[in-house]
Amino acid sequence: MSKNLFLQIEIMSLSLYFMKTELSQTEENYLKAIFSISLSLNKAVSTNAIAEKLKTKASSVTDMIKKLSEKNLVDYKKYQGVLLTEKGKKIAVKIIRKHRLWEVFLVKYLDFSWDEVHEVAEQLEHVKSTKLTQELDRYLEYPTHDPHGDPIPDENGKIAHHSDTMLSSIKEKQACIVMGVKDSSTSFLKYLDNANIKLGSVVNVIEKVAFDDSMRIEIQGAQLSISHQISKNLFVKKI
Amino acid sequence: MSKNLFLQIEIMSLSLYFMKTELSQTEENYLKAIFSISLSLNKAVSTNAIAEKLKTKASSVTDMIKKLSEKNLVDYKKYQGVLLTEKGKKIAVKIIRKHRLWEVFLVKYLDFSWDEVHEVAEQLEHVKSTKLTQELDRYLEYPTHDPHGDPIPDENGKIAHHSDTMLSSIKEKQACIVMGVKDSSTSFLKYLDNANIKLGSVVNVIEKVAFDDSMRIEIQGAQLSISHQISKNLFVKKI
DNA sequence: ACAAATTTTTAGATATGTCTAAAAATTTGT
DNA sequence: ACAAATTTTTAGACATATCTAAAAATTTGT
Ligand SMILES: [Mn+2]
Ligand SMILES: [Mn+2]
Ligand SMILES: [Mn+2]
Ligand SMILES: [Mn+2]
Repeated sequence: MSKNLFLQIEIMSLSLYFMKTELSQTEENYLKAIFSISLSLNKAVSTNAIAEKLKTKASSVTDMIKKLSEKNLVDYKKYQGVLLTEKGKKIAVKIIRKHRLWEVFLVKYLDFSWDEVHEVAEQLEHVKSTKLTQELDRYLEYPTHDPHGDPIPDENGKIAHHSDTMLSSIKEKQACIVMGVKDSSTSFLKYLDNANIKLGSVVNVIEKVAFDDSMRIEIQGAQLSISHQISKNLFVKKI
Repeated sequence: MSKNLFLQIEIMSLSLYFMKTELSQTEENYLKAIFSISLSLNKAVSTNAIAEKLKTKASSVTDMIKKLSEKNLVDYKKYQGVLLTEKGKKIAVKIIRKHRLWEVFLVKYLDFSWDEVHEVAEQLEHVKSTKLTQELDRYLEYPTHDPHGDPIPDENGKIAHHSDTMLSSIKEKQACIVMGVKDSSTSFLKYLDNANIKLGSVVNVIEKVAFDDSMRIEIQGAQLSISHQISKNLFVKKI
């Protein structure tokens, strides 16, 4: 009886030790979603927020959260939302790293434009191979930012701090450089292409209209008027 | 009643027209397996052969075959095995094309060796994006063969005919060039690396031993003896 | 404080893909 | 030709991931 118990414990430890750590694409997407919601939030992530982000139902989220909690990837208390554990955070950052490296690859070498890369990167980010990620990073010459200006975590998971000034907060007569986009929707990116606004563009704020928070800016000699909706989605750095 | 029937038929046609054509990775792997077994066979592919290739059970294969048959990707008659339809064949070839293009990419740009690429290509081949495949092809400068010497189907699904002479069938005193490997297992590829046998290597058959079908060959000035197991897995072209 | 609104969880279904065991059909050997 | 061996299919489970509807818990508003 006692011998049997020891045997059982030994088997449990062994299965823990050899536990398959490979996650499904779905599990990876949940971790990524929780991570990205956490970034703009200093409390536990709600079931509904995850459901909305992943375009699924709250009930499905509850199920998955339980599974991730079992695997020690999230801390979860019923009705209290979730937070990633260190283990969960590490995995989320790895996937984000892969996503952004692939986006750089697609733009740099395969003639994709910045509004075409996301969908494909969503698939590529789940390919499992440490060597692949490392070599891709080397091949791309260790890029620090993706085509949307988002920082690429390094091999150890360290992420450069993202510029957090929005164009909307820049004062009249002040100049700045476009560092990134907050919204990566095709429609926004195509609007920017059209307005000739790119990463690195120098923008001069000519005039701010208090009534609707729109602003008139000057970019490469040309002047144009942009709505608040646009200016609050552009990360910039003051010059 | 009759009006209702018409409505129903209309809905059916519509759902056929808009039917999601995206296949799961599993479905794609079945098509690829059936295709590759068909190549070395001029009759219908057996349930067991597929099961063995995919390391699954015959009963699972029967289930999947029914599903693929529903989708008109295979012709299937109970107990008679399956054959790909034109539609099924096209999809299989597309996946093989992607697999081999990715293998070229990994070797050419990411410092993978020919024994490391297969596992990763098995994942990459399922990424869905026509543009990705086209641009990758262009970027690689339209390669015709993968790192194992296998032909890469072109955009229209056309495949160059594979060299079908094996080194084992070459006569004494005859020289030939290594064109491909029949077996792509790590152990075989590593053996070849060790023996300094690569695609393009010029091989001179010095002597054939009738007893065990081994042969002594000369390659880059060095002589070595290789077993029948080796020589019958090397595609060559007589000089 | 407590009723109403909202969020979250549970219960029960469905769809995909897998498995084992048993039944059915086909092929093989004499 | 027909019994035995082999192959294939069916039946019934199970695991993952999803959904709807209803129940339970929490939060909000007065
Ligand atoms: Mn993206
Ligand atoms: Mn991005
Ligand atoms: Mn391969
Ligand atoms: Mn290959």
